[in-house]
Amino acid sequence: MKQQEVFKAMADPTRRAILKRLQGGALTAGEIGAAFDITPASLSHHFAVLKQADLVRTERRGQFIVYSLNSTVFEDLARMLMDLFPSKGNVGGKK
Amino acid sequence: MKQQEVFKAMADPTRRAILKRLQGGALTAGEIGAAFDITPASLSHHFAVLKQADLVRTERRGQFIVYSLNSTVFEDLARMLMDLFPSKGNVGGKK
DNA sequence: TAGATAATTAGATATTTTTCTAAATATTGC
DNA sequence: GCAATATTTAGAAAAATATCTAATTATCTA
Repeated sequence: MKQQEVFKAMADPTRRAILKRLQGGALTAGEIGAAFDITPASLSHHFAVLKQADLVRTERRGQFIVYSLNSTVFEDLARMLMDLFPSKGNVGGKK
Repeated sequence: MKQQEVFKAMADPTRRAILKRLQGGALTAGEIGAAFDITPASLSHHFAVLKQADLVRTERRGQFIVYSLNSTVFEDLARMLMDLFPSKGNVGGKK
């Protein structure tokens, strides 16, 4: 996992909202964008950041581009956080 | 949990390294800073961001200020991530 | 093939963040 | 109280990020 990319991607509220919208299933860029008061160009930038972090997957369907969550990266991130704080049986974190 | 503050705090590699150093137990600002090629002032700024996010706690001990992890926020964050991605029994996420 | 629609890329600007130096505050020990 | 040490705060400069408009690419349909 590209740790830096993932954390950077998660740091923006618009991007977190995008991810939230994708919880219900895949959506086109336009469908996602409809919920935000932002230009398609800016939205596209956010998509690029999310893709860079491998948090979303894309697939062209004709004219549209369909975005969907890549759950495995969320799982990795959650696991990483767990490793980051000390707890019973895990004082120094793992290598 | 102040979601935005926490994610923003985690987005910087220096701050993540600071948190990592605190895994082994509480340290003074100076002890932490020794590992980074950065001025005390910049470091202090990072501490402020981490404190803002409630990821660390501080306690003055004489001349020194001792920093320690606030594990509960890590747990909250991990939980939040878990909620963010869909899985069996959790399709829409919770309110 | 031309026009319409969906989305991205390019380039510019505004905002935010990181970092620095210098000055200020808090505490210790003489 | 004064000098030394630890840390923070203030203010400025540099770097990164988010956003916009305009132009481009890809696809569909008539």
